[in-house]
Order: sequence, then structure tokens, then C-alpha cells
Amino acid sequence: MTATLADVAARARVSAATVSRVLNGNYPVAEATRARVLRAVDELDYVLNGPASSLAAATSDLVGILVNDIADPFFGIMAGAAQSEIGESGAGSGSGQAGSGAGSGAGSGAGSGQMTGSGRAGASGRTGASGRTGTSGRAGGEKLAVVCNTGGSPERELTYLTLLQRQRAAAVILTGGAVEDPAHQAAISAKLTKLADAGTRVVLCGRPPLTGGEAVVAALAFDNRGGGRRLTEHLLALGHTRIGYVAGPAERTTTRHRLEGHRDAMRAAGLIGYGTGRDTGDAGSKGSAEGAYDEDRLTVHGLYDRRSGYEATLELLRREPEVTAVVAANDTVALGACAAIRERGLRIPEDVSVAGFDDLPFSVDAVPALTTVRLPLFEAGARAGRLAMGKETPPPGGIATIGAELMVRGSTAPPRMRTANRGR
Amino acid sequence: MTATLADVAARARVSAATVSRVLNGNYPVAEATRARVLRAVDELDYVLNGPASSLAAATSDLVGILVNDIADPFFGIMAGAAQSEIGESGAGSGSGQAGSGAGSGAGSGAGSGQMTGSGRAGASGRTGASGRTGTSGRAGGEKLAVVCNTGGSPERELTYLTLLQRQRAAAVILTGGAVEDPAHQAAISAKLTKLADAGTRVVLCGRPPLTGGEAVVAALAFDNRGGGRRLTEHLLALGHTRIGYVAGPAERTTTRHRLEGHRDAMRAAGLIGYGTGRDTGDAGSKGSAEGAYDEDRLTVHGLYDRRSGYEATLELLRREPEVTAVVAANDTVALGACAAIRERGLRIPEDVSVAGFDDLPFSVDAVPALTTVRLPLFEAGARAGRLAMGKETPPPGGIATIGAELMVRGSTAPPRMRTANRGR
DNA sequence: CTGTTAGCGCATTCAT
DNA sequence: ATGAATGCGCTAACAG
Repeated sequence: MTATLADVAARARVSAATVSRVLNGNYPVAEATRARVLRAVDELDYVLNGPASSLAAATSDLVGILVNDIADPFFGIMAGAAQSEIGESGAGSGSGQAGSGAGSGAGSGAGSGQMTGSGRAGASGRTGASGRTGTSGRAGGEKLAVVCNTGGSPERELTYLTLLQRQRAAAVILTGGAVEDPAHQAAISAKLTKLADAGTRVVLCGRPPLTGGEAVVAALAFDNRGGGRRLTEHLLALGHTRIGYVAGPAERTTTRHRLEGHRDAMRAAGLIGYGTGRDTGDAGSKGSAEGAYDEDRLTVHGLYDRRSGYEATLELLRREPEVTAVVAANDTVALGACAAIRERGLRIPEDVSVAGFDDLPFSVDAVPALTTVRLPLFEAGARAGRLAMGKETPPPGGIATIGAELMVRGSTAPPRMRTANRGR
Repeated sequence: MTATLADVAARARVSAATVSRVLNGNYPVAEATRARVLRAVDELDYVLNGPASSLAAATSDLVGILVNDIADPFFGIMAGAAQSEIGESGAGSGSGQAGSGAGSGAGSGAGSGQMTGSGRAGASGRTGASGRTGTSGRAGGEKLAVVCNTGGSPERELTYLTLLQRQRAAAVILTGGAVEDPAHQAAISAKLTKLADAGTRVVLCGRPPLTGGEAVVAALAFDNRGGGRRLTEHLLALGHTRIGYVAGPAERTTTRHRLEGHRDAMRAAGLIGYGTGRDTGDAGSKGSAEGAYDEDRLTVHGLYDRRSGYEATLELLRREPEVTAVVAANDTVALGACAAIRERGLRIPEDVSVAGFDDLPFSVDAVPALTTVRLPLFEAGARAGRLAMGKETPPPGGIATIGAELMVRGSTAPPRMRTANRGR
């Protein structure tokens, strides 16, 4: 039913090998025959059989990008950036952020200047290589960048890695924090090693390097700890002392690092004792606050989503109505925190300051605008994409720490003088 | 280097054919030999060679999900839902959003109770979840659900479809509005037909059915027009008459439908003349407002992102300082609109009401909470996933319209009496 | 530059 | 219930 290489060869009156050569572009072919072949390809609407091609060449053009939550822009931004570097042939960094818009012509009304696809890969500039990517979307040496949603589940993460391994993926990018369970870490590590052995390039983005990570091409880690520390230092500088922390899932590295940064700052300010750095954690909404040091009592764990932030903050306010500031695990959680705080009749930042993490696009639009820590998600994702494609040389040691920048905005302010009208 | 089927066969002292049979599970194999094979597989850390398997079977377990903007939760939610239905064997609808836990889990070691399973191409009996998916993340008959980010570019959409076609994808789900350019529509339509002919199941989610869409398994379309109409009717009922509209890219179906709904309502209220339904559009920031009917003057096109909403709204307020309400293309744009309105010193909703579309998670947290139109994104995505897997029978005619529900919240209120303190 | 010849690793007929 | 062939469609050496 579907046309094969042989069909094209017959129609172009050449051998299958020749057709293969012009299709792959990495081999000298007479311009005349090349044209004939190309024409035959078009006439037959021929599309390469990927599996067959991969089998014969022992390589695939699949590149997998694993994310914890595809509905979270935190991952979407990184994944999109990585994809833009992988998908298009050379893809200058130009394509850029707004991504969405990039292609789709600006609102250009009716007729208006049409525009072809933005500036696509340097247009016909096709230097030596393949060159195709013709009108009909023939897709030349394109890689197929795909994102896989693990939902934060280590099992699914492993499953996806296996699936990708099975496809003999050219590269794999793992984004976001890892789960700290030793068993899973070992399993993931082993799997990545196997992938690397099989020739798959492995890149970590926004995830701490794994122990014995020789298997990995590069690990781009965010400075979550430093960011968390600076954020809390900012609050301390404003005069806050009773600072609540709405943390993410206890088992994730991201959660731990951000929390550690917070506590480092608190400890340095003498607000929590030395030697009590252990986090006993708490599932979230249950009111088990007996005993424990302040640092535990003022920390509530939840998920990285809005509702969780909302509930955890209510719990926090229940435990300690006198908090003057709430630091959230990330911006989304901060949004939920804001809702909870307002629901209790408190104002932001007059009664309670709120801070987030990540600086997602919507954070600047929150009212008041959210003080947060900016992570260069797009840049990191793009770099990971380039690393995965071998278009950029890995950082020394294969590890790079990406800075986190404090963004002070309206949601944080000095605490109010203690008056009686608090807590209703 | 990597183990092959033959290696496993040798180690288990059976033929390659037998190994293949137990791995695919759809053929009777003695329990004893099955166990031996499975053990050999584990010992050798064998992973099926996807390309070879796909080549021989002429099918692949790849399922592609195309989205316009992966950083936009609108798509992330749908894609995640679809993926959750596709990835996991049976995947009860329960799994739901936060997912985290869901996992394939059930470490069921080696043997495990077999069960009859999901039944790929309606083949054999298997009902439950295919036994495997063992500890080592062996990944049984799992499909590989992947999302591809087109960035809204028709060219990239085509490229991805070709890439997926080349991989002989089992199914493809296209989400979000389409570009209305006839050439592209035809190209996409032709491509989808070819995909369908090759056995790929095509499902549309949140996208209008294509003309002559016999190739498509099912099309789930959102009632953008109805939603847009009801939203504007709500504003009209509140007493607004000067309503501005910040539209999305002019060439997208979603944009057009929502705008049409808006104008239908305006027209029904006698606020714009009949026969002037043509949209002349406008690139956005340039102040070309000469002539034109009100409906054009009060409509500004932009992209589906925050900044665009911000800029378009500034333009709108410039053209007509007396607007008492602004309807945005979607929630994200609405956020930008809010920022612009506030920057002009106007209050929401006292001075200007604002409404969005989609009801994304953050919309309820906006201040004031955003009046919008709720689209059941998760449900639609999940349904699309099931349709793509053949787990659900298509709606009659292959087309289903999904309702849009008006959500009235704090960002809309009756317009103020006309006083002099407006417009600075 | 182009044609020939071999497999790539697995799923299937067929035979047992 | 199992094993022995055959070929899926393509790439990669080798010739020429």
C-alpha cells in the first residue's frame, strides 16, 4: 500500500541505495539523479519508514524530554525551549521565548503580509547538509523531539526511559527535581547508564547530578538552595522573624534544596537552633503539630500545585496565626497561599508577606506582584537541548550550576507592628 | 553489545520465536518456559528493539499529541490527560491530574498472574492489565505517548505529522485551534488522510472537524462560539454597551469562533449593525483606527499570551477610553489585560470589567477572580486519549461538541454611572 | 558517482 | 506448545 524505497528507485530508474543516499543527504550524488529521485519521491508521496531506517542504521531520530508535570509551565517552558533547539535543523537561539507567537504570524489581520514561517532555519541557507525540509513538510534529517509526562511518578519515569531505550532514542533530557528514594535513584542511575552505553546522550536539566554520573553528558542544576537562602534573607532584612514555609513534596530534591536554603538563612539569623536541621515533614493538611521545633512547626509539606498551597497555608495559619510571612515552594503554590491568606481576612503584604519561586510568567501579574526567585527556565532548556544534540560542549566536569535571581516585588513588605487586630 | 532476542533465546534454551511470543503475550506459551524466558530477559537486561519490532510487525507503539504551545497550561492539561489514558494499561479515569501516585507500580516480580490484557488490536482475550511492567520497568505493551510542540506554526505541525507518519505512529491527536489558511488546511487534511490510510488513528481535540474528515476517528470540538456568546450576554445583562474585545491571532479558528460568539451577542443586542460582520483585524499596536465600524474599532488582535493581551488592551484603551468591559481571547490574555487596565489607573471591576476564556487553574486566583468560560480540558483530553486508543466508541458522525460553561466571578460587575473622573 | 550484496532484530507463517 | 524459515524496508560496506 505505502510506497517503499524500492518503488521510488524504480520510478527514478536508479538503485535503492541511491535513493537512500539522496534522502540522507550525507553522500555525494549527481545533481541530475538527485533531482529525478526527489521528483519521484514527491510523485509517490513517499515517506521514509522510520523503523526500518532505524533498524538498519542502528540509530533513531527520537529525542525524549521527561517532565514531571506537563500542565505546569515550569516544565512547559523548559521543554519548549529544548524542543526548539532540537526540532529545527540549526535553529538559531532566535526562535525565542514567546514561542507560541514565534511562528503564527503576529495578529496580522486579514490579508496583511502573510509571512512565511517566521525565519525558519536560516531559510534555504542549507549549507552542505541534507537541505530538504521541503514544501510538503518532508522533514529531512529532523529529530523528533517529544516530551513525556511522568506525572512525578518514579515508576512512570522508569517506564518512559525503558520505552525510549527501546526506541533507541538519540538523546534523553530529564527535567526537574528527582525523587530521593535510594532505590529509585539507583534504578534511574542504572537505567541511564544503560542508555548511555547504548549511545543515547543523557542530559539533566534542573536536576542535580547523580552520583557517579559518568553516564550523563551534562547536568544543569538550578541553584535552588542559594535562591531559597537569598529569598529568606530578603524577608529577614525586612524585619520578619515568624516565617512560615509551604514546602513541596518531602521526597523531592528540589523541595529539600529550597527548604535547606531557607533554613540556612534562618539559622544564620539565629531564628532556629543549630542541630535541628532534620525535617520531619508532614503530609499536609492534618493538624499534627505536637512537639517539634519551630522549624518543623512552621513548615508544611504539600504538592507543587495551587490547591496544595492553599490547604497547606490554611494549616500553617492554624498552627501559627502570628506568621508575618509565608514562603512558598514555587509560584503556583504561592498563588494558593495568597488565596488562603486572603480568605482568612489578611492582607498581602500588609499583614502577611508572600514569596514564591521560579518567576513564572503569571507571577508578575499577581496582585500584588509576587516576590520570587527567577530561574532562567528557557535558557536552561535551550542549553539542555543543544547539549543533547551535541551542538554545545558540556561544562567542565559535566556539571553546571545555574544561578537563581531574587526578584523583589510587591508581595513582600516589612511586617506590621504587632497590634491587636490580627488573627481576627 | 546490546542483548538481542536470540541471546535471550539461547539463554532460555528456546527459540527466538518463543521469546517473541512470551514478550508479546498474545500467544499460548507453557508456563514453565515462559518463566525461563522471563528470567533470561531479566538476567540479560534485555530490552526489545523497537525499530526492529515495528518493522516486522508494521506497527508502532508511538502515539503523538500535537500542541500549539507546550508552555500554556491550556494544552498541558489536555495533553497530560490524554497521556494518562494512553500510557497506563487500563488507566481508570481516576488517575487524574496530580497523577503523581498513579504509577504502574505493582512490582509484580517475575511470573505474575498473566491476565489477559488490554488487547491491542482487539486481538486475543486478555482483559486486565498485562502482567508485566515489572520492577525493572520492563514496560510491557505500553504505548509511548509523546507530545510535540508546534509552537502554533503550521509548518512545524506538518513536519511533526510527517515525522510521526514516518514512525508509523499508532495514533495522533491534534489539539487546539487550527490555522484557517486554505493551503494549510488542505495540506493538513491530505496528510491526515494519508496517516489514516496507513492505519494511524487520528483524533482532533479542541479543534473543529475538517471538511471531508472521514479520515478522522473523532473530532471533539469546543463550543467556543456558544461560550463567547454567553460571556458577552452576561456583560450585556450587567448593562455594558461599550465592550472591547482583545482577540487572538486572526487566522485561528478558535479566535474566530470566540469572536463570532461575541459579535452574535452584540448584534442581537443591537449594538452593532447587521451585515458588518467582517473582521478587518489589526496587527496590534499600531494605532490605525480610521473609519471602520465600532466592532472593528473595539477589536484588537494579538497572540494568545500575556504580553500580547497587555499591549492590545493598551491599544484598545487608547482607541476608546470609555470602554466599560474588556473581553479577552483567553485567561492568559485577560491577565495581561488586567495589568494594562490597572496601569492606566482604572479599577477592576469598578471601572472596567474583564473576562477571559478557558478557566485555567490560576484564573480563580486572580484578583479579582476572573469571570470566564470553563472548558473541560482534562475531560476532553482524556476522552481524546481513549478515542485514540480505541477504548471508547466515537460519537455519532465522529463529531462531538463539548460544552462551555460560563463562570461568573468577581472581575465583572455592572458599569459605573458615567462620571467625569474617567480617563484620567 | 552508482549499483550489488548483505544483513539489522524481530514477528510471523508454516511445520511439527 | 514449540522450532525453522522468511521477509519487513532500509543502510552500509564493497565493488565497479
